[in-house]
Amino acid sequence: MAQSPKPKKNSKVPSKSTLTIYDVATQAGVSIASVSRVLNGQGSPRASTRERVMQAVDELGFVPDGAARALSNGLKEVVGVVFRRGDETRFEDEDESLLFIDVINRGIDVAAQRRGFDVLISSVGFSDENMSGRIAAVAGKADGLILHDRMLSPNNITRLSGMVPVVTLAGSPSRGAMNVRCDNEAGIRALVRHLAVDHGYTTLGYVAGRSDSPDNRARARVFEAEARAAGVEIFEGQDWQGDYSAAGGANVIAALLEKHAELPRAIVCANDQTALGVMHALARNGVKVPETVAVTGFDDVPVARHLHPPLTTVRQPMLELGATAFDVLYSRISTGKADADVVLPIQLMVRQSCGCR
Amino acid sequence: MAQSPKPKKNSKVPSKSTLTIYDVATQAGVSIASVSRVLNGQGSPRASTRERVMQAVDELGFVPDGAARALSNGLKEVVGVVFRRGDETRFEDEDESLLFIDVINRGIDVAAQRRGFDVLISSVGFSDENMSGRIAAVAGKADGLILHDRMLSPNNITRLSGMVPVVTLAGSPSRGAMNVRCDNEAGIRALVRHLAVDHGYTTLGYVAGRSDSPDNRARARVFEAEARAAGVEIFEGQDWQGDYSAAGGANVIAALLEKHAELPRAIVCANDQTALGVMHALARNGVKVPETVAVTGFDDVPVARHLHPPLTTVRQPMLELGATAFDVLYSRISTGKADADVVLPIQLMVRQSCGCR
DNA sequence: CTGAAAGCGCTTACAG
DNA sequence: CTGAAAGCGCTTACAG
Repeated sequence: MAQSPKPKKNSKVPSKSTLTIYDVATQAGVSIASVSRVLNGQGSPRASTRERVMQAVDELGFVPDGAARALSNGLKEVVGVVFRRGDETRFEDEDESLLFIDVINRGIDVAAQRRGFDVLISSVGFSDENMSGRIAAVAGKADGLILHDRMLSPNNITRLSGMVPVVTLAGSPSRGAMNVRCDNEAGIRALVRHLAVDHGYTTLGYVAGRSDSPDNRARARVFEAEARAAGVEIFEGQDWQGDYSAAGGANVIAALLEKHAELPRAIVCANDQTALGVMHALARNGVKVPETVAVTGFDDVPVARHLHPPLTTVRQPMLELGATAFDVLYSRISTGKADADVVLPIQLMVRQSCGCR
Repeated sequence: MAQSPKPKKNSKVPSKSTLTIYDVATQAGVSIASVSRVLNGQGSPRASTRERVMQAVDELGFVPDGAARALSNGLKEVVGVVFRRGDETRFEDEDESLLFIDVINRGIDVAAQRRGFDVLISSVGFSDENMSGRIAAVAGKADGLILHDRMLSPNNITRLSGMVPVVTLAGSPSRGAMNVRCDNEAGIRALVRHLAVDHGYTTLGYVAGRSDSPDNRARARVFEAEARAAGVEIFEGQDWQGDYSAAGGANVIAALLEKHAELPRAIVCANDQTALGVMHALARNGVKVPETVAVTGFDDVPVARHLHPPLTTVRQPMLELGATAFDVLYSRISTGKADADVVLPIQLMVRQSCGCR
């Protein structure tokens, strides 16, 4: 062997101008077809071919262009996820609202990784005009879409699902789209029974979430049915309309107290955020929780157990919710068929805000 | 006019087989070039042309393919974000670790939306072999990359940045890549002074984060310097090595207590997670916080203010951190240049775990 | 096993 | 203002 190290023939600095498979082919002295095969593990390239290609890829720092692959393959290996971002953040704890959606997104991500997919996140502002336009843009960049709750009307969802596979995370399925959700019914039922039967409370109120949310509607419906069945007095009406936010929950209580309305013995909230606001407002006005009024939530966001008192709530399997949404979508993308409506079980988390302990 | 509604000529059900710009062109009776111009607002198409195209798009439910656009344009309008996902979740509160990264990602997302970009999320497992391979895959699907802390060695970052624009969110910049970070120095300095000067504590310990984290190294360095400058006794050594997790922090305390080691008057933790674990472990062993030992964190995750006692910590502007990372990357993508190292200011959040109040 | 060539669905000069 | 055509960077039958 010569004493000087074998000079790299042709080795050029990875120029800023995009490097293509042609550059690799030239450097390796093979055709672009061979480069592609080596890179994708297709066919059975000769060992020497493989090596030369790999070395060229390494020397040049080549990364295949995803857009070109997608175009050629008909598969982007990307799922789009669309959700609303709350614009208003008046309550300090509102940051928490991040959690619910983010945890689900984590679940999606984990499941996606298993299949070599990545997750394309796109939030839309609450007051965003042109919602459909923004969603269409995401649809174009992905193989399928996962829509969080309350993103689109059932009609628009049906329409969208004619263009691209869609999974919704919502209270109820829409025609055309697949759906994954938690067992709202079982959750509220367990909660109301715990309050009415175990604790023997005889008056109950329900602070609603956004009225256009299927989840909220389902919860409200079951709340009424169960409470009625238990022979409990229900406090209701538009004074009890919240909006899933802590501020919304606090406002309901503040207004009620202001007009010296009587409070029920226990308040069931549409979600944990709302419960958080309700508890704050109660405490601020000297109403003891749970001694005077018990409060419960729904979701079991991480902060729930840190509240004073720790919040009794219904745990949704959020990671699993996300993972399942991806799996359903994936099976639809790859096999063409998938379940249309998946319901995941929930779990009652009894802590202290209901009066236990 | 005839009495029956004008029949839609040619209108077919949006077939599952992909709809292309050719279908739209046919339906509208124009060329694909015109369709493209109308869709992208290029040139000045005649009003009638525009209308026919829009109608065809609407009738067919056409969504342009993002991969094809990207290939043709040389712009995907996608930024990739890569981060580690903790595999182990022993501590119940560990879910919180979601927050730090997720909040930053939200910031990225918001800034991206402003430019019509979407965010491609890709988490990698802690023990994931083939980290570079996974990252390369994301790089191929995006116009640029944002890397969370501790994703890659400085050398690998430099190498990667030769292939695609890279912004790191790290304790210190790497050659080739741009970097955005918080002012660790100012944060720790404020904290140590508060403890040593305002409270007059004479012994301090620092529970470290992962030793390969630039953020951690920066914080440890400043801690030492400031503590020394204040004439305070420092408790250190490998007994004080945490790993950014609550469990890690708890273990440090448990081990220390087990060997009956003396504890310092105040413990500065590398991050809030660690502080959370430290406080749990202290409480479990009957050590009062802050009466016997004060504890501080770093980050100000939302749960920090809900701990008992509320955690004194350093707030990083996480949303802004993310937004800035995107902006820097975007300006690099579109103009070719951008700042190489951006440092964002922090804020000392004095609550009660330090002994105040 | 390997290479030449067509094709994926767009955008954009270039003529008209 | 509009259309025909080239080209973006890959993958994959199809021949050899």
